[in-house]
Amino acid sequence: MLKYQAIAESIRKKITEGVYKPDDQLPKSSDLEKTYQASKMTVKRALDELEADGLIVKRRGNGTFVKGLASNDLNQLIRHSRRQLFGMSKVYAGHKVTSKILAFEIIEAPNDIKTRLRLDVESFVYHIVRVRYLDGTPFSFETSYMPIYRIPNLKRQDAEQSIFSYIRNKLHLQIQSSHRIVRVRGANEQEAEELKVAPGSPVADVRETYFLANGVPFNYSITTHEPSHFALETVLVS
Amino acid sequence: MLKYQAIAESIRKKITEGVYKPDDQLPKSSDLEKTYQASKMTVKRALDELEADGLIVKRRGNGTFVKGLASNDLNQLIRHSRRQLFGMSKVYAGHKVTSKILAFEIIEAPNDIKTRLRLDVESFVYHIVRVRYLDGTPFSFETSYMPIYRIPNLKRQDAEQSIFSYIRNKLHLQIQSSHRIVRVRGANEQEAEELKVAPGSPVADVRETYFLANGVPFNYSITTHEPSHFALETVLVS
DNA sequence: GAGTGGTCTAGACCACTAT
DNA sequence: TAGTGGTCTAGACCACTCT
Repeated sequence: MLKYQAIAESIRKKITEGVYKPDDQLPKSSDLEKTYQASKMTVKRALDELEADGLIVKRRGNGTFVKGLASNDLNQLIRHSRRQLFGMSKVYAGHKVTSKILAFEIIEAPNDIKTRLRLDVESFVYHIVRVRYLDGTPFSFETSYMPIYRIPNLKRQDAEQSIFSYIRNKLHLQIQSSHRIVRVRGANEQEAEELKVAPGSPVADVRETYFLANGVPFNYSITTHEPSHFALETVLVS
Repeated sequence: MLKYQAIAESIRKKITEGVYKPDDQLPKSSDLEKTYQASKMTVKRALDELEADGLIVKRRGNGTFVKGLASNDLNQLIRHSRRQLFGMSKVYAGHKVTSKILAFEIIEAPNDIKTRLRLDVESFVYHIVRVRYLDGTPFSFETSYMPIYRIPNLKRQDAEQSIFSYIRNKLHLQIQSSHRIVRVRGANEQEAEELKVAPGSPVADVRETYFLANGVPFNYSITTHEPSHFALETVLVS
């Protein structure tokens, strides 16, 4: 573990264990430098992490303080941290996530998908439609498109499990980032039937483009979430 | 403007103007250091910004590349950048945002609000209910609670404009951060009437706690958004 | 092995806040 | 004016990727 991460972890732990309480002032940087035998930049970087996580507040010329968070909110932050992950397996650890495949085919990419995935000549994509279940209850309806030449040899069986696991563990590709837009709308007939809700009833509409470590988009998906299984938490700083 | 910001701006501009195109490799760090007469750390920091904004991808041992973004998505990113702001005035620049006040009163804080805002003895809060309009069309229904001793002298008139402007410009307080959770549900009777949608029809439910520069929470709000005026964009990295 | 980005340091100097 | 955090540097050394 890197030094700045270790320092961040150590301080985070002190906050979660109540050694540093809400509104408390942390030791000043120069003291932290001595405590952790680290340079100014390294301590600063550790504190930057904690600030982005929403745990502390820094005030130039004044000091660094634990944020005045309600204990519930603090626990929430600890559990999820800032490092949001890709795929469901981590998020729903301890629960059983399964899938029903409604479509698994290779098609010529529709024009909007071509644009989004920056495809020109080699424009065949997997077209996969899945309903995903948490402990047997449907929670999302997902349509996704992936270029076959970037994600070779994907099998129906992989889609039944986790597509992201296949990409990471079998293809040894790394997922670098995703760009996401969340909206709200009424469920259409098919979504309603599969998610077991009424047509027109509220669902979250999430459209997401995923990128590999080399910066290439490899997946565009439209996911409809059943409301009771959907919540999106974010911390905005400065 | 700080040096690392200036460097980030300069490179961002080259990306948006197409000098660096999707999938292009950027000059290596050491070249950027010479170009901008900056140290390694400063250049790194500039590139970190661009990576968090979703514009570039860095690959250790390999190089730094422009992300393979569709041109639409790129424009989107430029417009919003990462620096999401607080309050509506910036987001809806060029449009007219008005409010109808449904409630403006001072009450003893309900228990859950006491907890969220960490109030104990001095627990009187403003209780403000507003409908907000964009060019005359209702787009959100907002209930918010603010401790009177942290936000003194707020008038009904301020709530008709922007509460955030009052806090920033008249009280000279700085808003440091907000913690937000977004869900989806059906509109209740009152929301439906005010937002001019059918009861039970889809709305976004956003619950948000705002913090001042000193780390103290000063506002808890529940905002219901009419779907056509709601979209939440995020970039997740690594 | 050559080339890339990442971490970390020690210290100079700057910017802001309180008193 | 004293005390806090922020920026920036020059350079040592590390970690990873490609050929």
